Amino acid sequence: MTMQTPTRDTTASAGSDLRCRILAIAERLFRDMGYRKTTVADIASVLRMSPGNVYRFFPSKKALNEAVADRLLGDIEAELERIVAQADVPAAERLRTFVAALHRMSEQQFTANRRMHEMVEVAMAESWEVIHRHIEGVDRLLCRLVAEGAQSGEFAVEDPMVAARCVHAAIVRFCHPALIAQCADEAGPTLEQMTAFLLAGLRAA
Amino acid sequence: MTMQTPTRDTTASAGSDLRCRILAIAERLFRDMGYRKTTVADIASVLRMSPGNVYRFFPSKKALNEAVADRLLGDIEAELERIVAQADVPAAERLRTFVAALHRMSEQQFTANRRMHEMVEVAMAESWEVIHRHIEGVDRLLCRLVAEGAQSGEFAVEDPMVAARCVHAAIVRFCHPALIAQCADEAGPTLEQMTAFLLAGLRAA
DNA sequence: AAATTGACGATTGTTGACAATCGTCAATTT
DNA sequence: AAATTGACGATTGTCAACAATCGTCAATTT
Repeated sequence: MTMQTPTRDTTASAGSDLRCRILAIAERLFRDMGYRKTTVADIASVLRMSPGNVYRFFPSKKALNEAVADRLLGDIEAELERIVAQADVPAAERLRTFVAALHRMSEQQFTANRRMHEMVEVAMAESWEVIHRHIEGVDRLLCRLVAEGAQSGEFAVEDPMVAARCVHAAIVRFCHPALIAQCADEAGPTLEQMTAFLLAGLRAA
Repeated sequence: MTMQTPTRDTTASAGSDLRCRILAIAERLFRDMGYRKTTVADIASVLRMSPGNVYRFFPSKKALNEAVADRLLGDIEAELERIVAQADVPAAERLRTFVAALHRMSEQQFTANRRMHEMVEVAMAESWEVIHRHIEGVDRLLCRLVAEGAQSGEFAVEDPMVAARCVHAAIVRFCHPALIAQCADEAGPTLEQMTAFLLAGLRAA
């Protein structure tokens, strides 16, 4: 998500700073009292400003939700990118770490708090664009990882992007909020078994 | 689901027959007017009987839903079993057919009609046991298929059940009602690409 | 006696009036 | 003039009285 300053400021970061502070408060309140229960009046009052003034920075409450979700998902992608960037580590091990991290963060962020789950639910229902970008972001990172593994001879894949999308689709059970909750006490492969299985596929394609 | 005759009948199939007729009507009405909109009184009136009499055969409306869902899922499993049973066909090709059939039937039955989707939704919310049995059933069939492939030398897997569960988890995107709907217009691997990827994994594990 | 009924209490969905929230904007402050 | 305000219409959520449905059971029919 591009950080768009609505108006030009005398101070370089004044508007942007306020925007960030609104975002931070929104995130905290969404966490603590849930998305629906927090009103933009609540957010404004914490910052000692009028409710209407929030709308100078965010065109709607939905936009606030999207910005918060974007930050959370961005954090995940940032950590995943850090993993992919370790060029000295074998691709297979990076993939293991990647998948484990994606699972861990998805679980903690989406399933742990019921409040958080509500936020994600709303975002998936009425702001799929944010989710879509995140999916594509993870796809891109996975593609890089697979392509590097292919170049180093670790993996044998024809189309890295297709392979990446296969891997991503295969582990959806460990990333998707609804599935994490639903399959919690369901007989299924462990993440380790699944990763090993996928690595075998990557090595042999 | 075991077909339990509530009382002993003079005629061998009288009670069982009525049970089946109730079930058939219930399925039709659930299809046509949705699960919530059809009352047990509706079902009873089609059969010219009192609403209370339905409860001699099904302890609750929920039980009706479970029985209907069980039949639908049972039909799917029956077709899948037919595919697995073709011992003369190579396991790889059987797996391709298996996955394609599972996808096609899931899509048609769950996503096509909105009425049907409601029924499945209710079942997943308050009768997970039915879903759980179906998942395990598919797992068992997949396990047989993988094991046979392993015995014939087509596949190289350590634990057929683990491999089967991995395959099943990997294609959840193509079977799960919510995901079929959600990922409809999402960039993802095609079923064929996914199947090819999984087959590579099975051959090389 | 077994099967069936239909009325009934308990629970669950629906309606409609009311309250809260969203998002706008002319007026005010800095 | 730019930033901020707070009141306001329009939309959305809440709650309570009401209606419908679920599931039971004593009475009735076969």
